[in-house]
Amino acid sequence: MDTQLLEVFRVVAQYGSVTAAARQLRFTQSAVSRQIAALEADLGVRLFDRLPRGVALTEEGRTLLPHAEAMLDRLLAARQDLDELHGLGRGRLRVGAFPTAVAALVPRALASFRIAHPDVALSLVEGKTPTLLDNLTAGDADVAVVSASPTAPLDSTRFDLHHLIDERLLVAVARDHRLARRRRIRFAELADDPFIVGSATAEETLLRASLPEGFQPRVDIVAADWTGKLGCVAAGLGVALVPALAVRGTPVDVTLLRLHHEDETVRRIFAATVAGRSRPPAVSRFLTHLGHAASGFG
Amino acid sequence: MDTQLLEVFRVVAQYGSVTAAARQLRFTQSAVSRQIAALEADLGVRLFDRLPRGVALTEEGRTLLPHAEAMLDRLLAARQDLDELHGLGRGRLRVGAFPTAVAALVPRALASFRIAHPDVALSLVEGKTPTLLDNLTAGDADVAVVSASPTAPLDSTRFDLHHLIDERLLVAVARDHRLARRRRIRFAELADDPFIVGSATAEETLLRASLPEGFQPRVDIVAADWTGKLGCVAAGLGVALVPALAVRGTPVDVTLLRLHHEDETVRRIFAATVAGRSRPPAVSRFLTHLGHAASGFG
DNA sequence: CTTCGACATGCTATCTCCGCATGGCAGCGA
DNA sequence: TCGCTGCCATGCGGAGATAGCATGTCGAAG
Repeated sequence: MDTQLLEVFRVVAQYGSVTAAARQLRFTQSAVSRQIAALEADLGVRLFDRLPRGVALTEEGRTLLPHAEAMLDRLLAARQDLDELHGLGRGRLRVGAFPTAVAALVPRALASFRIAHPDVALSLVEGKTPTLLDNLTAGDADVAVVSASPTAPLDSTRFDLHHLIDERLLVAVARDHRLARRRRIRFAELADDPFIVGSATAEETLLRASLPEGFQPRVDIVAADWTGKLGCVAAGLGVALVPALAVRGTPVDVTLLRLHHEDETVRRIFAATVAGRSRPPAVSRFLTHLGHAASGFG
Repeated sequence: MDTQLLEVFRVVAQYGSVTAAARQLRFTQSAVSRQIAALEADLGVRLFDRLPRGVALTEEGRTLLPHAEAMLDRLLAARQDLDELHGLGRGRLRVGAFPTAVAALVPRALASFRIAHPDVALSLVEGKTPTLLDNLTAGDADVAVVSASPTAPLDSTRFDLHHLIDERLLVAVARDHRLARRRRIRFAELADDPFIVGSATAEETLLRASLPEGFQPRVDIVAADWTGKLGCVAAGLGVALVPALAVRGTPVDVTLLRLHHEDETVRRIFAATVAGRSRPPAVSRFLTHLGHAASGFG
């Protein structure tokens, strides 16, 4: 039996609702529904009564709950004991990351890391890639999530680079935009569309660097953050470039298009550590969490 | 994390050997090796030192072991608590089965049932299908594993039938037999081969009934049980019909051949209970164990 | 009576995991 | 010293499991 079933069971019991538990667990409702069904089938008992508004523990469910909690607690205790052996008990982990990664990728990795290693002190600093690398060298950060562009490759002699994911740049257009049904588009087709750009941040500069040589988008509107940009796009005010990683849930009134292969630029995203420097256990472990989080964006 | 990983870990730790644990768990060595690797990867520690002769727990492994045992014990306790609620605590289960099923299928199901419900008193009776069904009706058995042949269909109005598996009849030939490399053969091709048959049991009669109309095998040798039959086959004394279910581990010097589609007869194997009679929890649960055991013979 | 909220389920793509076969490594005996 | 053996690791292919999406069903509220 997978302990994940027990975790799901515990959360559903806590909320009294499959849907609420699914939100909490970052699953779909159907997945949680199936997991409960699988657990019931495995144990051969009905754990919840299905009510019009949610679910309620049966007698069997109430019997199982303390056992499930005991097993999950024991699993956590086991992980912590092993962490102690490896110096993960009271360590610290200082992460640096560029803005797009802070939107979803890094928080997700930090969240799962925090569950696995609750006693490690965490800190997160947002910054541009060069700054992050300087911090790394200076010993002010343990690991940095950075992006490499063809124009600014990373110095692999000074840093150990762990490739996490290749991030595409997407074009956000309104749902009823003339190109919204296309699978891939070219920059040239957008020559007449107003581009909505973010504030004059380093991140935004990077985006503009992704445009092809000689392409001059008409820039009309300046929005502060991704949400605002997408809002403007949805309202039909123009189109915008967004990194795929910045998009967690797509607003229903915006369509994200991939660029034609020739125009498509992928940023390679790495986790960097200082080469040759001994790596604390917490850092090594966080790298695996980053890897898992990144795979969720495939 | 799957609790199976913990179970595997526990057994490997107990035996100090991946291979021995695999035998005990009825897995292949490679499966156990992978499970240990998966557990180590999940926890991020090395649990065993690999020695020339087996494996030995590391400090981390010794740390994990009590946690693993506690979790597994708690899981067992949870199942037992739920069983109590359902009257599975101190029940009894009387199983009847025809001889081939007693060779492997039913014992396997009983074994897993016994682990899940250790306090249920078990009994097993071997017999022919008609006798088993009579016992069932008379209330002398709770469930019967029976086979249906086209000539003797089961009475589905008096019994609830749960289809378990379709069993093929295989032809055992010596490894160097002229037909040993063929995928499928016909009865007619065996006209000149001595057939080794079992004693004059009902089971054996069933086998002969599987031969096509008018086919008269040359019968030379009579062996007492499956093992003896296969031994004779291995020695090149002749060929033999064996039900697929009777074969657990094939002797290396015997090749089992499937019959050509036209000659192939499949016995449908069912678990039968008396229709309309209220079914004790232990019986319902045993049916699922039978189902799982049967799926292992796919 | 319609609508809405909540859980269940058919379908499909993907992933995982097992068994098989093979490879590598360490000891042992000739 | 060289094969031989026992043991664990791993590439590969197929079968089973699982998540997401979309849809169905049921009961309550308006």
